[in-house]
Amino acid sequence: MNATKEVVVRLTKYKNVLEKLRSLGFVKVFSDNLADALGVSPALVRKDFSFFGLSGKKRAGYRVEDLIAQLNHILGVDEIQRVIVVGCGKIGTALMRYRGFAREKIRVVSGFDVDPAKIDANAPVPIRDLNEIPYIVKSESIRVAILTVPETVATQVAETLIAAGIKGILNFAPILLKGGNGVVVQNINIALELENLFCLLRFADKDMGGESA
Amino acid sequence: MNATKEVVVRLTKYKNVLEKLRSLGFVKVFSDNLADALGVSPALVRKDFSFFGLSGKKRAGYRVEDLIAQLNHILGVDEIQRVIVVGCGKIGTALMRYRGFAREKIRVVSGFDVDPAKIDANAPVPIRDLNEIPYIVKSESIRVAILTVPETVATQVAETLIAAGIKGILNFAPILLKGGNGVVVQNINIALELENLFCLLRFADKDMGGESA
DNA sequence: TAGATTGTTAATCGATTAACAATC
DNA sequence: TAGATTGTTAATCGATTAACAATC
Repeated sequence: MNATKEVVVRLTKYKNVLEKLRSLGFVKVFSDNLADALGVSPALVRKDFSFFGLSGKKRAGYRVEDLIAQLNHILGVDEIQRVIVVGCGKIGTALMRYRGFAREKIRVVSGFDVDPAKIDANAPVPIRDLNEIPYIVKSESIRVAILTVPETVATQVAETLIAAGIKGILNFAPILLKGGNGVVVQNINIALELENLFCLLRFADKDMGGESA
Repeated sequence: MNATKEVVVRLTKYKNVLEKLRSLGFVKVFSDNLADALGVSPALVRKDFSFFGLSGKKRAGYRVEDLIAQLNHILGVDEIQRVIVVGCGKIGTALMRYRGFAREKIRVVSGFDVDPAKIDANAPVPIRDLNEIPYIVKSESIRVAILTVPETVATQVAETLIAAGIKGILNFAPILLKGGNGVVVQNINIALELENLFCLLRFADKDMGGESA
């Protein structure tokens, strides 16, 4: 087994569940409990843990506090994660001020846009010209960018980002950017997600003589 | 094989590629071509197509125009898809005016919020009180909602939506909503996606003595 | 001790691919 | 005809689960 996207996603889910357990006063937890919470088998939980060197005690399970600490370390959530937002349209601007980021120790260092009217280097989160990307990425050691530019320029701007040294892109442009060569791309296509939702509903209608879950 | 989420996602990708081919003047296409474009095997393309009753001609491949028309029908993109946005904070507001939706024939019928200051029934996309959800959902026959309320109330509002007759939820609240019982939930957790991106990068750093893709 | 839970090996399952007969 | 491509069946692959020895 290697660190696929799915395993990483599960690790994060374990962590969230564990934090809730901790707030309820739980001290230890069994693979069974976590398996139920995630809807997977206990064997998979143990396998994931053993792969990352998280060990428990036979009969006594895993210590909640230890697991959280170690998961935080593995997931790298100990340090503050710094990102830039490229494209300050509606969604870009919303993300620059998104509260969900603060909670997860994600900090937006700067926004970037082509529109001179939007540029404001003194704002709480400054907005700079696209030209300044290479300089800021280098001087601030930024590794990850959120890409919220229009579709038409997305590919080109992505290339600029990669050339500037960006290693991870969270892409909101409705285009399938490809990673590779040391660059990881995560595509979020909101319209597509909605379409798929409609489509799944349509199939559910057809198939169903009454399913449940 | 049944209509899993993955198959639906592939269908949408086929459609996108086909539209590009059409704009280049292509008339027919082989399973080989589409397979290359999506990074899967030709066999899978043919299997997907045959599952949905899309047939080609041996030796002559598939007709681009026909495939697009049939995919549009299967995916239900023929008609305009109508949704509501529940929670008009930063992200909700951005989505209410998101241009990517218009292109995909998705129309936001109404927003909803608890804050009286935000309510404006005469706006281009009206914003109404949460109380009006059941009425609007019924009178406008809405089946899908975008959920952009704060985490603390997300579960509760989701229940309201389901009680009102909503069958599909695109959830942006950082909580794992569960579907089932005829309701389909698609979770988009932006902070989580970013975290996973950082995490994947970290592993890439460790593993790598120089991979590529 | 008897009972319960971990860590790991072997079995299973589902999705994808290879291969090939049918046929244009 | 010979060659190429579909549609489908059998094989493969990877991820998940079942099962169990080790042991607390």
